[in-house]
Amino acid sequence: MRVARVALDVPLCTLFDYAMPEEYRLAPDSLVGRRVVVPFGRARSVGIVLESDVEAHVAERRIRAIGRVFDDEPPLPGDVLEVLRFASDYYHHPVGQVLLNALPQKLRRVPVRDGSRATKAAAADTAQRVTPPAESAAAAPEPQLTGAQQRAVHAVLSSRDTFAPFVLHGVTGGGKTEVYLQVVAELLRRGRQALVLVPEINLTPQLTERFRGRFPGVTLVTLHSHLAEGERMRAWRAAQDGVAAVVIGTRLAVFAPLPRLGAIVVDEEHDASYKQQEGLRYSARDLALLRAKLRGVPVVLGSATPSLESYANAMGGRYRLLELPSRPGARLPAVRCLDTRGQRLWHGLSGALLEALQARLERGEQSLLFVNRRGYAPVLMCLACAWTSPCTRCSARLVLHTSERRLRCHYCGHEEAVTRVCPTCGNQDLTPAGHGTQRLESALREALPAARVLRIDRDTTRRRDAFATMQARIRANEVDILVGTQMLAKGHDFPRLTLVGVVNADGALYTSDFRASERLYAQLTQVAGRAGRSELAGEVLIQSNFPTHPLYEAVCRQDYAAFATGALDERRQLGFPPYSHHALLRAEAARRERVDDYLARAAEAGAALRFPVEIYDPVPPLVARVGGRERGQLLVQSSSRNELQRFLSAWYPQLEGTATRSVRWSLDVDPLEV
DNA sequence: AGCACGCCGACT
DNA sequence: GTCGGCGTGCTC
Repeated sequence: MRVARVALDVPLCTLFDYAMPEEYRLAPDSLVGRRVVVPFGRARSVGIVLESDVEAHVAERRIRAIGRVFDDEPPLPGDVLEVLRFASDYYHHPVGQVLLNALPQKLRRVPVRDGSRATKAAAADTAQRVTPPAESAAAAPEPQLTGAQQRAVHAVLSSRDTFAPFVLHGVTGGGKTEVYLQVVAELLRRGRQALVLVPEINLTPQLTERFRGRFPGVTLVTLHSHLAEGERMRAWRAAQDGVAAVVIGTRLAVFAPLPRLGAIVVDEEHDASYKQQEGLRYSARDLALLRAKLRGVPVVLGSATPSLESYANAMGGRYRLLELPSRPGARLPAVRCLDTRGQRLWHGLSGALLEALQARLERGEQSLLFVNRRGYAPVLMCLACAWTSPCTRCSARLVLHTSERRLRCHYCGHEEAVTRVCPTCGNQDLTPAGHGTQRLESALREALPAARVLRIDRDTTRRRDAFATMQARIRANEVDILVGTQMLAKGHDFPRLTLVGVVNADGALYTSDFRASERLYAQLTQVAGRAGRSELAGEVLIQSNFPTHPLYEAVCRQDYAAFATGALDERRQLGFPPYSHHALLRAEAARRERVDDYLARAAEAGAALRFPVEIYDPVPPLVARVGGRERGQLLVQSSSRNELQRFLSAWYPQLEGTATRSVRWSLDVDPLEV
């Protein structure tokens, strides 16, 4: 029997066979990529047709008929289907869930009133239009490009309708965005759509403003997970209909249908946010490359600190490297380490850093203090018995938040009131240990009472629009010192900011995570890059007990190439990515033995398959218990991506087979943290 | 994932 | 005597 094979949102690695509607017998291909409603179990579900007019895989008597075909809307285009199928295979995630999760929620559910004709609501969805752009507004002028920028724009644009991957390595403030803008300008002239990916939602408004300012007559939409459902739907449809000429979005936008796609930009391509950390654990950057390849268009990976993966590809000649080595109209900041060995620090601040802050205050310039911890102190400690505010549900410490007088777990959200007395020994002297943003904020208010201090972290920006409001205040010069976490490090442009202080970064120097140094280098470079972006000279002071560490020396010289070359050498010697490939089996359960049992069996079953892959012993992750659930993980490594993939495909059925309902497990291919 | 069926404890 | 706990099994 000839059937259509339909993907459904169920955790099963299979498609489902359905009898095709009579009217599609003559043109079966036009069914592929269409949304359909099908009977499933005792209910009905929305599915996507992936194959049409193929021989059934199950007995004829079990086959039911497709209920409805949504023929009033365009089918998902071939490149999106192919990217999603690839993602399902490569990341070993059920194909139906991969496909359906790429759609706006409204398109995943069976319409309430589902007759044979389109409902009013469905018709309204297709007819809806995004707000038309203001035709009358004047476009912001195109600035004169530097030679390096011109060469970059030219290189990208000259690869007309052929796949061409570029790494745009530009120093912070080096004018990467201007390159994107001028590439997009030409694409628009050619009648094409541009897809611009950004790592996080906070960065969409400012980039969107910049694009809107430059292209006032053009329809631009944003796509990210915090959009209201209706808005997301409208933006998605505008992309699908070709109405939106520019789509700016976070990782999920890589799946947006774009009939006239002309190029893809992945801004801050090194950023970990491009990797989804649950469900389908895809890398939007990697899928962007695949998509560009399928469509035969250029893809630009932009960063001041490219990922070592991308940089290795550039060095190996697989990607083309474009450099923006200097800041147009400004100088790079001077970066220096402050030796804190043997120094008395005041709430974590050295005298030299306080003096530098004072000097900026007197000159009416802004400073940024970077602390990668929110809260007051990462732990409340009893000096008499070494009690350290443990979380009852996680293997982690409760963080002291003084402004709310609470102890809070940053892993599970558990909160309790601050105790005055040690719960184990009754000692009344509990001391905050370590430094968070709150502590630095209050220390600064005390040390520099004239300074207007603004703290920016996840706690102060929880409210909608809070971050945008704060940015406006900074631009309006209503703030002297910013205290914040990495939220402040990325992409922001504050012209009066001339000093960046880094309070405590040493922790990342000596961890077991082989990617820690890459992350630290990127983070310090990004945050340092906030200083001196206009004509005012910038200075960056990094407090450290290891001021001569090679990583800090590379950061101070702002020599990415030297850092990356050294780091890649090390990776090659150790046989780590990008010179090998990883997959991580994660498991969690309420009881420790369940996790350990499962992983031990999985390792055994894997070894019995006798593939050329290395299976490490199961280990607990850094935080082994979260929210009362025990976690464990098992690393698999291979020098061959293909062999690793073949192994995972063979292993998967056994992972399913050995799991009981009490163990939750998932595979993470190309994990960022191992 | 849902949603069934199916076999053992405290309750109107 | 039931209502209901969540352990397996199935969905084209």
